[in-house]
Amino acid sequence: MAEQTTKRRYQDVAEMIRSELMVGSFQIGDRLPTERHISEQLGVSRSLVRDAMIMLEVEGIVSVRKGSGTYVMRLPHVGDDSAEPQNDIGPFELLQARQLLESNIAAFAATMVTKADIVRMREALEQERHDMETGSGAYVADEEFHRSVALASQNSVLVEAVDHLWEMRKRSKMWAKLHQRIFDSGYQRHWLDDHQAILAALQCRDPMQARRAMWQHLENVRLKLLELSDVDDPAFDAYLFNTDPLAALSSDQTQ
Amino acid sequence: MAEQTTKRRYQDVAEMIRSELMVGSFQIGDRLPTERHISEQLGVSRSLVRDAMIMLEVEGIVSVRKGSGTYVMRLPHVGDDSAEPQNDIGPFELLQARQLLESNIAAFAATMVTKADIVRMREALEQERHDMETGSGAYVADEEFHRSVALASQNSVLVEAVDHLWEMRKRSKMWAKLHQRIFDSGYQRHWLDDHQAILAALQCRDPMQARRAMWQHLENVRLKLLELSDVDDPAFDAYLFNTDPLAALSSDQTQ
DNA sequence: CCGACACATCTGGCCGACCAAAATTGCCTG
DNA sequence: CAGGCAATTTTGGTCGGCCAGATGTGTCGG
Repeated sequence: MAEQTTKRRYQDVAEMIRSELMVGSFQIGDRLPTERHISEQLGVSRSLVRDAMIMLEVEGIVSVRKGSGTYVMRLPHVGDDSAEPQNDIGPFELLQARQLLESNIAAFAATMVTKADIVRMREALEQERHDMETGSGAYVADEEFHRSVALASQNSVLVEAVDHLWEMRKRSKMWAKLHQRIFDSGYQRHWLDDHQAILAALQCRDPMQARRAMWQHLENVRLKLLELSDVDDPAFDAYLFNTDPLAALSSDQTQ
Repeated sequence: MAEQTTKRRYQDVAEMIRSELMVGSFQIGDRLPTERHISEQLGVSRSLVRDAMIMLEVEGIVSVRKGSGTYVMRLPHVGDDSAEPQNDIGPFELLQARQLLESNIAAFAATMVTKADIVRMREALEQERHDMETGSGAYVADEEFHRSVALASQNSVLVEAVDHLWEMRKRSKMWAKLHQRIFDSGYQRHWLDDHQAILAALQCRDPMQARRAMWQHLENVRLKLLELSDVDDPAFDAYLFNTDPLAALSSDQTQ
């Protein structure tokens, strides 16, 4: 544990309530016991129970209604507990998922893309070039480009999925570390060509070429990350993922 | 609004803090003002500020440390407020995304699946059968099965992606409406065979068969939904999606 | 007998005071 | 003068009490 985030008691209370929900004592829509009742049953003050309820409400598990009670909105899954175990997702695990998902989204987008989408992607790419030349962090434009690819699918769920992937990337401490090295090495420049290839494939409305281009781009990212993470930090070992099966899968598809 | 969830003041406070972060006054890692300071600046009690901090902490935006202060973990992005703006995603748009993503996740999972995963899927399927016979809502077990397929990929990001898709599904009012009809018609029984086929493909470690089985399953769901939504409600028209391009894409892959 | 209104009670919302951990300060010691 | 230890201050954590909205209930008028 690097960051000594002191245990918060309300999280324990929330965990107890969650496990009570997982055991199946309550159904969706049920009203669970009052905060006072739970507090005296657990032997803690009501404030803690209230804080736990706020946590569960933000997680979408319960809905609190003043004067009425607290109601179950959805049942928690396993591993839904403790808000940040998935906080530090390994960069290679993340890239593996992105390769699988984004390459197929790109392929699908190639069949749905419109002129406006092409324009949007071109603008994002232009912005990337500009950021690269002026030396400002090309971080934002990179995200914008990948997002514009998803937008070309004309499916908001896919866009949200890509947003979600990007959100996880931002949460990953290890990714931030590796990405900083790539930025220092100035290697990002090479990704512009990758993005250009993806754009070209989409412009030709060629699904297989689009899938291949996106896959290759993320493969390049992976290889570069691998190259930059081998030497000094043994902690990276925990994040190494074998993507060979994915590669085999991808080649299956691209035929 | 059907559910009158009374406004909660701490959400307003959280929103103010979020907007203050979005304006760029703070960087990641900065310590923001003490709860007492914020409370008197906004003219509210410290408890409200504290509750807002709990909310922001669950969202991963800040981290609070007893005796030290509250620190910025990540910057909120637009649309991060008001937990459900895109509340009503069309069922067919959602299914389209699921077909694309879940079929490929299944294919990848087929290359990574372990004995324990097979057991987990088998249990979920058994639970589905049991729920079907006893007449209780087979809702939960259905989700559990799809989730167990993602788990077989050994990639937590993919699991989280599938969770996210199901989360959206639950938020969709239109989906709930259609799903109720399917439940009434007793058609869910046929999905058991689909799930069985998916499980079989994974057991054989056959990626293409797995992709095809998952794709066909969701195609069956789509067709049934289409059949049940044609007549009486013109509002459904807005949710009709042409998945032909997706079908073409899928057949490309399955070769 | 039925509906509507008022009140009693139950429920979560909010508050200010006090508690404990962390950080800071400053004194003491070598 | 430098280092370490202890008192003090700062900061979030916890608590019990009171407030306000929602619900259920009993009574009164039709």
